[in-house]
Formats: sequence, C-alpha cells, structure tokens
Amino acid sequence: MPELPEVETVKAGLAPVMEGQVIVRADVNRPDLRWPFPDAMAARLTGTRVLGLRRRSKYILADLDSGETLLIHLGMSGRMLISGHQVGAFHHPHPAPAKHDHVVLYMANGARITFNDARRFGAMDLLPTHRQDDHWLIRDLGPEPLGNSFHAPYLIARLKGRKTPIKSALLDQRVVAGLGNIYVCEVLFRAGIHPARKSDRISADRIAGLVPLVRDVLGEAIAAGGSSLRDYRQADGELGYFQHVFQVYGRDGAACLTPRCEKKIQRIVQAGRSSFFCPQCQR
DNA sequence: ATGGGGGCCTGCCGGC
DNA sequence: TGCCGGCAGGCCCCCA
Repeated sequence: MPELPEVETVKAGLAPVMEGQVIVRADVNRPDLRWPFPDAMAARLTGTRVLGLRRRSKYILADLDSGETLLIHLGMSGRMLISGHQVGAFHHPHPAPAKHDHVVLYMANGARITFNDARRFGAMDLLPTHRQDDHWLIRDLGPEPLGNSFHAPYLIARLKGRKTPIKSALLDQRVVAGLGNIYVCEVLFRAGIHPARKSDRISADRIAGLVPLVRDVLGEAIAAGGSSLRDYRQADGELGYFQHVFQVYGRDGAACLTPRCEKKIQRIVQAGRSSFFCPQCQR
C-alpha cells in the first residue's frame, strides 16, 4: 500500500531487470483494474524495448521505444513480483500463478514481472511519451516533494486562505504530489501541528518548516526501502514492502515517543481517513 | 471554488 | 471454529 517511498523502491527494483530489455510477451488477464486497460494493451507492449523507468508522484512510468509510456499505479494493494532473474549466485524461480495476478510482462532477459493487486485500485495505461504531462492522471499533480519546485514560498502561497485542515491539504495531490496518509501523519507529528488545524491558522514560519520535514520523512523512508530492497529481492523477489518505524501512524493508544511526554497517541477520522497524533505535542 | 462524504474492491484481524 | 463488523497506506466523483 504504497506511498511515494514505496513506489520509488519498487521502481528501483524493477529498473535493473527492465531497462534496456525488450518485452517479448505480455499477458493481460482481465480487461481492467480500477479503469479499463487501453485498447490492445498487450499487443502495444509486445516487442517494445523499455528505454527507462521514471517515477512521478505515485506513478511508475516506463518509456518504451514505441513512443508510448506505460503508466503503472499500485493503488492500495498492488505488488510487483520479479522472477526468473539472477541476483548474485541466486536464481529466482518463477512462482505458480496466483490469485489476482492481473498482468505479467516477460522480458527478453528471462525476467518476469507480475503485477498482483487484490483490491484492484491499481491502474495501467499507455500514453504518448512526448505528451505525458497532458494525461488526466498526471495533469493536475502538484510539485514533487523532493524536487526543487517544492519550497517554502510555494507552500505558503498554496495554503494561503485555505480553511481546509492541514491534514487534508497535504493529502491533496494538487498541493504536493506523492504524500499519503502515513507520511502526512508523521510529518505533522514532527512539525508539532495538529492534523485538524485549519491551514490558514498556521503561521508562515510553521508552514515553511513543513517543507524540510516532508523531505526528511520521505528521504528516510526511501533510504530504508533501498536498504531493504536487496533483502527482499534475495528473499522472494517481491518489491515495495518493507518495515519502517513510524512515530504516530498506527500507534493509537500507545505512548507518545517525545521524551518526557506522558500522553498517548490518539486516532481521529478526518474526511474518512484515520489521523494519528499526540494531543500534547501537536497543536 | 472548496470541503466533506461515498464508493470502488478484497483481505485480514479482532471480538463474540 | 465461524461469522461479522471494522479497517486498510489511493483516488475520483458528487453534492452542499
């Protein structure tokens, strides 16, 4: 259930087995995931060479030598399994077909990429590479949180006058692209800001302070993912799921980790999503 | 324009 | 052991 760091980790794991390789066969086992697959997706993938993999927000983009780009979104439960490739002296065997294996890509180097997604909130689409920014899923995305255009003046201006709770604002992909529920909770804890606080009731200085915290939280998670990636690939070829220590997420009722804070982490529901926070440390 | 809620799917976990 | 409600990290759409 990937946010930006998990998607980055999956992309990094796919790159060595996909980049430069020809897709010799594509099995598309159902007509859709969250949305219908594009017409003739299997045929349009077959025989193309993957020039490179990129990430935009939570989307993985595979540029093909056909002039099209394969867009992949993992949704909530999407997983990528790599098999049939060599890691050091170890060769991953191909697994038996599993429930919810929706798309399988066969690479010329013998690697097989299986997209498995139980809840089918994931997506795949094909778009013209040179017009990728026009795609309806990409078009309205805000800046990359780790990129140069996400900075304090931008965030201050973007939140100015907005009465929406800061939690909702940071989850809004038009404000900043790639943050999800977990990392927003973690960022707000580090910032000492209550998730229900209205955006226009936060000082410019505190808004500015969110920018480096977003970068820190995501950067640390990506580093953790990178270090666990080797382990996962040697274990079973599955990408994107790694243990990461959260300070508030999922810790409802547990002790706040701030030194000398006696309070317990609380859970509230905002816009249908759980928020976890410390009522003492976050105001 | 903006914010809140519903819905999409399946699986898992805890309580009875 | 089985059933049931609640919950899940994303995202779009509709409504007030």
